[in-house]
Amino acid sequence: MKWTDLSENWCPVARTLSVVGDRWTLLILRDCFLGLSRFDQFIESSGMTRHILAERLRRLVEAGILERKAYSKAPVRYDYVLTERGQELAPALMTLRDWGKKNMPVRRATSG
Amino acid sequence: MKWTDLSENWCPVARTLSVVGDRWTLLILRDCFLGLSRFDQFIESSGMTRHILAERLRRLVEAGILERKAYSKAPVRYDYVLTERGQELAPALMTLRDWGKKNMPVRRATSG
DNA sequence: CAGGTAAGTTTTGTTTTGGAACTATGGCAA
DNA sequence: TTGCCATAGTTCCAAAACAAAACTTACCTG
Repeated sequence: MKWTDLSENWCPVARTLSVVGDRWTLLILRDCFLGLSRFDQFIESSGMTRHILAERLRRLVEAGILERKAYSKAPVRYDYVLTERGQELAPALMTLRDWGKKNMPVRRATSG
Repeated sequence: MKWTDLSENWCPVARTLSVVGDRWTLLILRDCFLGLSRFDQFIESSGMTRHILAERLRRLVEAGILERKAYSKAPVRYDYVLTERGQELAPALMTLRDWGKKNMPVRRATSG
């Protein structure tokens, strides 16, 4: 079974994951909530490849979670901004953040 | 960059995703919250392959999110149950569920 | 014309995944 | 004591996804 098939699943968690349930998509959205909006900003911030980023942005725009807006023509350049539907993912990002803060502390070189 | 490298990321969202940020893991956890606990139950419920399920369960146990408990020896059989750390993912699952309910309604064959 | 920027696309080789078959251990029952 | 069933995986192979790096397009600057 392909994960995109989950979009019609009976379970709303599964349907949500059919859009954002991969390795990088939620990281892009995190960046959006942090105020980033451009291709190269996402690249620098997240560490994913251009290839994958382009694909994920396309999916997110298709899903109505991001909107692609030209902020300059000649040369044409784009911003990716959260739609209202995208904004509504904020609580999900926050619960994931809280869990990570509590349960995935950053190991640091402690003592010798 | 590999996604498992995210476990040491400065961002707690990224660290969380290094454990649960793939196509299937959160679906396994959903099943756990629904009361399922056995290999073949997960298979039937989620539609993922045995191959992937085995791999994900291993990761989840390693991450301390699930615990593998023998419920029978001779023949030895296992239950996978949420640890406390795993239980704490409930709010995340709920926010994803809520978003899906609102923003990913199931299309049904409407009208003729 | 050379170099720089932004937003991608293409190419190539490696990993992960999907799907199906196979293995291991033991119960049960004919 | 052989055959069938159940649970919990593992193995194999082909297909898809991914990583890394180079290339492309469109324009601007010097």
